[in-house]
Amino acid sequence: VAACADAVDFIVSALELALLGLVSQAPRSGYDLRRIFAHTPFSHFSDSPGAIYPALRRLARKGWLMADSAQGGRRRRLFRLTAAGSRAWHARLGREPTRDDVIWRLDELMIRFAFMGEALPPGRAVRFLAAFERHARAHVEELRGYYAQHAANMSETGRLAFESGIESYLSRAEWAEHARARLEAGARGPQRKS
Amino acid sequence: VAACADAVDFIVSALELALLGLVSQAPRSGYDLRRIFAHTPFSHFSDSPGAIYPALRRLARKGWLMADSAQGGRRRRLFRLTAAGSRAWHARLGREPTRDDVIWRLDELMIRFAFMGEALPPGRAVRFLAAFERHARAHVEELRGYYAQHAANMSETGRLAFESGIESYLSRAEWAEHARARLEAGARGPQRKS
DNA sequence: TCCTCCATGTAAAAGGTTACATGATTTG
DNA sequence: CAAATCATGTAACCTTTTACATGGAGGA
Repeated sequence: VAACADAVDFIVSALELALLGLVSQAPRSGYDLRRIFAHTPFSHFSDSPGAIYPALRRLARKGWLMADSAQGGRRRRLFRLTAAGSRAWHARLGREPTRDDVIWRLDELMIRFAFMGEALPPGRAVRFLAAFERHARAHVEELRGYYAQHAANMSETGRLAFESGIESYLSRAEWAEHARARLEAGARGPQRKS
Repeated sequence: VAACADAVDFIVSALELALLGLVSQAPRSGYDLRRIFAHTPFSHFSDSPGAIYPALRRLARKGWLMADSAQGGRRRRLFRLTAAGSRAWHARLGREPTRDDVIWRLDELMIRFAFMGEALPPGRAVRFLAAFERHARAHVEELRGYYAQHAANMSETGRLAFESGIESYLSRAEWAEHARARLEAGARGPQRKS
């Protein structure tokens, strides 16, 4: 029953996932998190308080985050992971990407991967990239098949837009291949030194 | 005042934009549109009726779409563009991509571009791509600058994830460059034949 | 007749955006 | 003291998701 509850609770948005990851690095306040989203060129999340504070409350209600109300100085609620939150976070990080993840939830995958190095043994990131690359290349082939059949009915800009989609998956696949090579080299290389 | 109302009404979601584009090609029913989203490997829209039918109603309420209730056979409501809808659609297609479009609304840009060839003179697509490439390359430089300053504080997978983001913008920029060349060659080439 | 697909929708809930509200604390 | 910034939130609105409801047409 507990395992089942865990599984159901797995459904979290990409924003919640990013919040979990950032809080897992260090205790942070809602304002800290807003600033990170606002001043970091990445993670296409908005710094809107109307998204972040409710998301933090949801995660707290789930029992994954707890808020330390800091006493000294300014009023500040520092969030940190609970044991259950840490478990859920690691379990989510550890899942291998599925085909649907690669096609529809790329943001989430990249968040998971970005935090993976800090939280999981290096072999997991390698496995992650292998699955990622496999699904991405498979999707490229699907898209090419569709294109071969339908390109004739498309306008020139339609074809170009479609090609751009294909190339973007291809570029991700190639990134995954090269990233995996780098991780594997990093794991072996430094130890062999001297 | 009328111009102002037009400008305000410009705010449409990517889904609504895709619907406008598809309806501009040919009169289509809600079911047709759902099927296109369901059976096309592209355009990351869901075929959920709860999204499409309300969106069509919104566009109809705005006066951009009208529904012909087809008489013969099955009950079918075929939507087509009104004159105002066609004007709004062309105006939206014609806008040059901004920096924020490239960073945060890439889906929308690709939809606009895909339909651009059917609706606008070829020069517009070339201008679109030039602006797109310029903003994408500028963003790549911004990201590289950030990376140079912050890579030291990132984990290895964090760095790799960041690089993947940079490469994805770079790949889009290169696509735009090559697509523009192809459009320009296509515009000149065939006419010079013989 | 029954079942399956065609075709259109609604209802409830969740998530995000925008804009506004509220104080406390530095800084000039 | 005034202004800016820190920090937390709420309210209204919109869109999307999920699931359900409805009914006609055509074939077995």
